Parts: sequence; structure tokens; C-alpha cells
Amino acid sequence: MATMKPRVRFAPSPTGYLHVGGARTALFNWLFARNQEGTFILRVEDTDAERNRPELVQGILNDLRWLGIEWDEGPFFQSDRLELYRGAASRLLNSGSAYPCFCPPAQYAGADAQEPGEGEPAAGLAARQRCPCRNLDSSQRESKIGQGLPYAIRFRVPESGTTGFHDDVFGEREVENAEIEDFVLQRSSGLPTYQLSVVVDDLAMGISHVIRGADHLSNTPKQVLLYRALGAPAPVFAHVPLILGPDRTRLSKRHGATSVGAYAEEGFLPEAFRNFLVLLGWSSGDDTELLDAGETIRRFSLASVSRTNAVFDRSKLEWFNVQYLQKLPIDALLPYVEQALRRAGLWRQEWAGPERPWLAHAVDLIRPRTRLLGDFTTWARAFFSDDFEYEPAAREKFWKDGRLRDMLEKLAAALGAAPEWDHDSCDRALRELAAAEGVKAGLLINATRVALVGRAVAPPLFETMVVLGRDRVLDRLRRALPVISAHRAPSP
RNA sequence: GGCGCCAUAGUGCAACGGUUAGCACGGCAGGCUUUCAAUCUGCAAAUCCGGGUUCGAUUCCCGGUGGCGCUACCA
Repeated sequence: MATMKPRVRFAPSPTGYLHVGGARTALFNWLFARNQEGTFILRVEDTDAERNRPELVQGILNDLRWLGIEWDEGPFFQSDRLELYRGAASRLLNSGSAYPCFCPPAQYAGADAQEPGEGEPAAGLAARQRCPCRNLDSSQRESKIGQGLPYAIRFRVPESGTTGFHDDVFGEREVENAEIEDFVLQRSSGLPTYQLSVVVDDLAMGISHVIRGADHLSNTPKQVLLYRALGAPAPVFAHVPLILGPDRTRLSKRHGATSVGAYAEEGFLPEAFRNFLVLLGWSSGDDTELLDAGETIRRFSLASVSRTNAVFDRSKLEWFNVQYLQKLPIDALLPYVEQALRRAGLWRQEWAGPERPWLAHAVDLIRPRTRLLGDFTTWARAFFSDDFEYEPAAREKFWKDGRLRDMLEKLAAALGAAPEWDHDSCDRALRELAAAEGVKAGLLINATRVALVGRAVAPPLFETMVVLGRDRVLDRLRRALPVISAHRAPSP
């Protein structure tokens, strides 16, 4: 049999933002598609009229794009395809695979809807227990329908036998049909449930591999039954383990940031986030962890997806960010920095043009000291603007020596007279002065750094001088002199 | 409660019958140095418990425990 190119899909429902678990599922689908040269489809599952929030769709799409995930087809919306599901439901009804259920909806739809607490049995139809409507004969059904009673459509699960399927991650699965309840296909509102719409769409869209969160594993047999009733072969399934919070419970708001957009705003690079995410539940096969998108695509396979839930480890995510902040080619990094500076209102137009190389140089100087993109804005204030405060702690630490004012004045003179303005001549000027004054170079270096950027923690001095330029260095030096005196004044 | 899945350092992954159980993050301690980072070196740290199977179990089987999932006219 000729192997067909696989078709996969990511199917978010717009009831919230794109969260990290969904993002990871999308990523695995996308990686699989690219690795197999298949097709990646995006489908929005918005059949829950109550919880659906259409305004969230755009954000989900943006977050996917931010991660570098591009879809080949879609986005399709299930709300546009309701006729398809209704048609399937009535076919199932006609073939006897399903039946109308006139029971009132389970009580939990109410205002104080409660998940059953721990230890308590779930309300609603217990497993194994069949709905009485299952056994209504056709005249009884007709009469109830004739009375205008609202009804849902339930699938008639076989009472014996087993249902099995293949899962590329979890292997061969098989469950007793007796354990499967007669699940609802179509609500009394006429809207399909997930179980119906997902199968109808996966079929209609020719999905060959269903890659999704392991929370769907238990419900998969229901869908397999549906495929069978619809006369179609089931696709291959691949359930990926869940991502948990540090307390090992499902990732949720109380674990802090949980939406992808929040991480983007916090200043994580999509490259770093993607790299971190793919390593949750998958490994490259060897000890390599730093993997760019291309390499990840080359190496990805469902066979090497883990079956164990993974805990989201923020500190490792930050480490990845530091790695990418440092290793990304400067041209790839600059647009992110620009975006951060713009957002902070610190962007200057000349950096897009003639001053671009200068900006690149400055960014290169400070990038080893950043963890998040926002750190660039902190540095920008000290580097790109003369209007900064001297940190009290920095003054305290490096402006102790009583002769500093005098020495910095001499330094300004020496720098002013330096024949060249580069790292080495600045270095030489300062060290010669230190020697002449009989102090360690470090003393002067640290004091000067505070004078130039106002902070104790900053990039190496001489490179900083080069980036700032001679005029600005001399200005800032002179400006610091009275402050140094003032700083000395209070102490006897 | 029922059914199911999972189980290697604190965390993420390796080892898929034979290794001193490997790597990475984090932690700790050093080196480098011009502050802080980055970087380098070293250290501590794990096979959930109990039974089998086997010459030999992290690995296979059974039981227990724990975590998670499903058990909705949510997805």
C-alpha cells in the first residue's frame, strides 16, 4: 500500500487563551506534519455556545504564529459546519446506531455547577447504566417527538464486546464496551457534542493521525465506535502526556502564567519557548537539548514521545531564553529588541537606519546580561539616555575613596586627550592614571562605570565607553563629579 | 465510587535484560574577571514499595501505594 502523506490537525476551542498544553499539542502536530511532509490543519472547535468566546480566536491564532507554527489549511470553524454534524446524527439515528433521549439534561448545568468532589460518585448516567430511552420502541418515540418533547441524541453502545484502537504513543488499547456509557451526540439544542463533531470533521478532513492531549485517551473508544457506525476506518491516534504545574496538578491560573501570550509579553523569545516546550514529553534521542526548529523537525517522531506527564519548570524555560538571547544571530535578535523598546517608548527612529550598526553593537554588549527581552529596556535607559539616576547601592559600593573626584577629573582629561577612541586606548589611559595615582585599576574602573551608567551591575567598562562615544563619556564623567563630592560630604 | 493511564535525582529527559544508572535545568563549592552576567571545573542528589520470572532486573509479570485522566446535553 502506498503510504499517504499524513494529515493532522490542531483543534483548539476558544473558551480561553492558548495555554501551554495546547501549544505543545499544536507543536507536536506541526512537527509531525513537517517531518512527514504532511498537511497541518487548524480547526476551531466552537460548538459550546455557552463558553465560546469568539473574540479569543484571533489571540489563539496570533500565539500560534508567534511560536512559528503555520497551518496549511484553515482555520475552519465548527460553527460553520453544523449541518454536517446534524446530517451525521440523523444518519446514525436512522441506522439505529443512535436513539433519541428525552431525559432532562443532568442537573449540573445549573448555576452552581459542581464537579463531583473527591470520593463522591459522579452524577448523571453512571457507566454501565443505560438510559431508559434506549429501549423505547418506534411508536413510543414517535409519540414523544410528536408531543414536541425536546430530545438529545445518544449513541447506542454495544452492550458486550470490546473496542480497540492503535495509539502511536500508548500502544494497542482495548476497553470493554460495557464500560462505555451511551454518550450524547447531539444536544437537545441541536448542537453537536465534541464526540460527534470531532469524528465527523476528522473524517471529512481526511485526518490520518489524531495527535492530542492524553486527557482524551479515555474517550477515544467512543469515537472509534462512531467511526465504525459511520462506516469509516479510524485514524491512528497519538495521545501526548499532559503538562502539570509544579504541584503536579493540572496547569491552571493559580500556577501563574499559563497562556502562551503571557510568556510572549513577559519577554520570552519564541525560539526559546518552542525549544523548551518540545522537550516536555519528547526527547531528541540523544542528550542534545538546544535544537532549532529545523533540527527539531528532522528529529521528531511520535515513537519517541513519552507517556509520563511533565511538570512545567519555569527556571529551565528561563535558561533556554538566556541561551537564545545569547546565541541568536544579532540580526534575528534585533527585531525582538526593537519591539521591546518600542513598547517601552524608548525607540528612536535612527536605529532603523544609519544607527542600526551602533544599536547592534550596544545590544551585543548587553545581551549576555539579559534573561528576558524586557531587560533590554532597563539597559536602554542607562545606555541610550543621559537622564538616569545613580543607584544608591552602586554609589555606596564604588564611590568610597575620597580621592575619586579628583581622579575622575584627571581621567576625563586623559580620555579627552586620547589619540584614538577604542577599547585599548581607553584601557591604557585609565591604567596609566591608576598607576600614577597608586591605586588599583579596578577601583577606578568600578567607580567610572557607576559614573557612566549609574549602576554597579553593568557591562565591561571599556566596551561601554566605545559604545557611548567620547563626547558622551566625557559629559557623563563631568556630570558625576559633583555627585561624587556630595556623596563624600556627609561622612566625616 | 467505577474504569483507565503513568511511576528513574527537586524538575525535564537517557539507559528499552548486563553501564561505576548518563545528560540538562536548578542547588552547592570553586576558577576566570573590571561589577554583574555569561562561561569553565567540581560536588551532592534518583530507579515508589512488595512479590515473582531470570545466571542477571530501572527494564518483563502480578499486587500494593501514589499521581493524573475519564466517568457532562464541556472540549
